[in-house]
Parts: sequence; C-alpha cells; structure tokens
Amino acid sequence: MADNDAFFALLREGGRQRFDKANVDELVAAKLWNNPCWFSFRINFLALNFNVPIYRWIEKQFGMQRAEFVVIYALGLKDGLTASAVCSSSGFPKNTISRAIQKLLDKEIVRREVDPADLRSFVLYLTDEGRRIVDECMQPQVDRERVMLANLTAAEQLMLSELLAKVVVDSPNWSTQITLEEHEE
Amino acid sequence: MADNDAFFALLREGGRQRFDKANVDELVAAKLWNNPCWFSFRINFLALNFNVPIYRWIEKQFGMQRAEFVVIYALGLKDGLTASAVCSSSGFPKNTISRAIQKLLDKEIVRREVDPADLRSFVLYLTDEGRRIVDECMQPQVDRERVMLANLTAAEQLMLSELLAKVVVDSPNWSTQITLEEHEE
DNA sequence: TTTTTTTAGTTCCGTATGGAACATTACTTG
DNA sequence: CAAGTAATGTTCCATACGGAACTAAAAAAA
Repeated sequence: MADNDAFFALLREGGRQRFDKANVDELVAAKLWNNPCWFSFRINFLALNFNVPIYRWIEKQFGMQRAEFVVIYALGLKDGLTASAVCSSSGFPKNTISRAIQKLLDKEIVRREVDPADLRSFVLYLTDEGRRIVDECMQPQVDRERVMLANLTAAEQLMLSELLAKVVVDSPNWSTQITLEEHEE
Repeated sequence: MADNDAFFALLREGGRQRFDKANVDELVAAKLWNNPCWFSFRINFLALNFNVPIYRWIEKQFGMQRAEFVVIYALGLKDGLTASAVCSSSGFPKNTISRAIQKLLDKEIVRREVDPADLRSFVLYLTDEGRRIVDECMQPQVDRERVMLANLTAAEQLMLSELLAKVVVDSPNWSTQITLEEHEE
C-alpha cells in the first residue's frame, strides 16, 4: 500500500458525509471524524454507553460489582470454570477476580470444588440462586443492545457481528506489549 | 419480524462457520458464539484489549492516569473545552474529571481560564508540554489499532468504521435508563 | 531424587474511584 | 425583582482497584 495516508483518512472519515450530524455532540463528532484512532474511540464509546447503565442497574438490583458479574456471566455461559479461565477471557487481574469470587461464595451465588487433578485450583459452579440472577440480568442487556443497534438494518447488524468476530478471533496474535522504541529511561 | 429468534441466532453466530477456531480460547469462543449479548461482548473485549496495554504504557511513560489522558486526548482534538464537555463526551463522572484536571494543572500540562460568558466554568487549553505529550501518545495507539485490525482487509476496515460510526451517531436517541419493569422494592 | 521455574489463588497496601453533599453562578418563572 | 431550579466544579468519604509480594502445588530441569 503506497497511499496509506489517503486510506487512513477514509477510515477516519468512516462515511461521515452520509450522516446527519445535527444531533451529535460537537466533541463526539470530532472524536469520530477527526481522530487518528477511529477504532478505539468507537469501541470505547460504545462499551461505556453499554456498561454504565447496565452495571448501575446490576448494582442497584443485586448489589453486585462489575467483577462479580463478570464471573457469573462467564459461568452462565460455561459452568465449571476456574478463576484463571475467567481472568484470561475477561482481562481482569486475578486479585480482582479472586475477591469477586469470595463475595459470590459468601452470598452463595457460586460454589466451588477443589479440582482433584490440580490441588491448587478450584472449579466454580453457579448455585440455583446464581443461575436465577444471571438469567434475570440478561434481559436488560439484550434490550440495551437492541436499543443501541436500532439504527442499523438487520443486514448491517449481521455484517457488524461478523466483522467484530473476525477481529476478536485474531486476538491470540496480538502482543500485549507496546513495542514502540522504549524512549529514554 | 416474525422469526426474530432465527435472526438473533444468526447474529450471535456471527459467521462462526467461517472461522478457524483452533486458536481461540474455549471460553472466548463461548462468549462469541453462544451468547445472547453478542454485541456487548465483542465491544468490551476489544476495548479491554486496546486499553489495558495502552494505559499501562501511558502510566509508565508519563505517570498519567486514564482520566488524565482522557482529558488531554479530548483537548488534543479540540482545544478550549470545558470540564463538563469532556465528561459528556467521555462518560466519566465529573468528580473524576475534576481531579484529573487538577493534576494536569499542577503538572502544567493544561492551563485554564475562566469563561467570561459563564463564571462557573473554565475553558481548558493544552500547554506546549501538553501538546507534546498528546502527540507522543498517539503513535502507540495508532499502532495498536493497526495490530488489532490486521486480520481485516482494507474494505472490511472501512465497512467496520462506517457501521460503528452509524451506531455512535445514533447515541443521542438512547435513554440512559434501564426500562425493565422495576421489579420489587 | 532434589532443585528451579511456572502456575493458581490470596493477601497487603497505597491509590483511584464514584456517589452524594456542597458552594457558586446561571437560568426560569411568578 | 425575588424565589425556585438547574448547571458547573469541588470536596468528602467509603470502597473498589490493581501492582507486588506471598503461599502452596505442579511441572521442568538438573
């Protein structure tokens, strides 16, 4: 690719001309269309706009912290996980997850058994109460997604789902290290 | 739409069959393809995978917290903002942003002037030092994006940029309230 | 086998965080 | 105009958070 610059400009613009920008906050518009990091802004903006109301609601309804919910959400999708499995799929540090699990054990939302094959680790299971809570938390999340995606057609949603999945699937190939020349010091 | 269910299943699947899932963590696979919240998982996973290394690096290099960087990032795109403008475009609560600004003032990365039109608020500007820091932070972010998106073709990146922008542009129409039947209490 | 290295999970500790109450200025309405 | 309401930023406080040091078990190396 020789004319990288033109292409990056295109990416950044991201179909700007087709939008009625009347309603968008001026700074949001700048972050969308005048920003070398088009991807990270879009992703972070959407994640925040999903998470803030959802976690506020979960906190209100069930007195659970984000990390706690992350644990039971993972268990809801796949029972019998270990703490470290939850960590690596969620990106939270292990002490945070560890504490979350302690609270969930206290509240009897989760139970655990020593893994006979590896005495260091525990296998986690939802209790009936835990299952009930996870289930009850899903509907608002599905609704929130639906609200946020209402501006896309069905075909667009499908395409978005596939494109994002394609990116996620590639994640094992991303180094966690920032490989810029390590500056001074 | 009568056959909603079939469509949501499609969305969730998000082109699963086309992927070589050999490399993906088993739980990540479940969260991708067996999850009623396909969108929020994808978005959150990607945001975390972008943010964690980037903010670790910024902390190391410049001793700045996430909220501090959010402020100067916004100012880098549009100088002369107020604190509340930064809040509403970033989603951070105002006390967090307020403290971040204090620190930036102390370090002389940002300066501020009373807004003559509104004596309650201040207008913020990057200092030369601040500008230098923002600039220096952009390259690693652009690089990180590029790494994360390397699995998409140019056309796919463009499509992704447009689709995400289309969702963001609709954000003024999303209520912040969770409107589920407010349960008991 | 013993010694080193890695891995799972916990604990310590200082710091960052966000809700709520606050002070100040601006806007609205009677 | 006065009185009430909303908006901007700051401060207080209790708590959540993550890095780093730790214990114990497993795996690898010697």
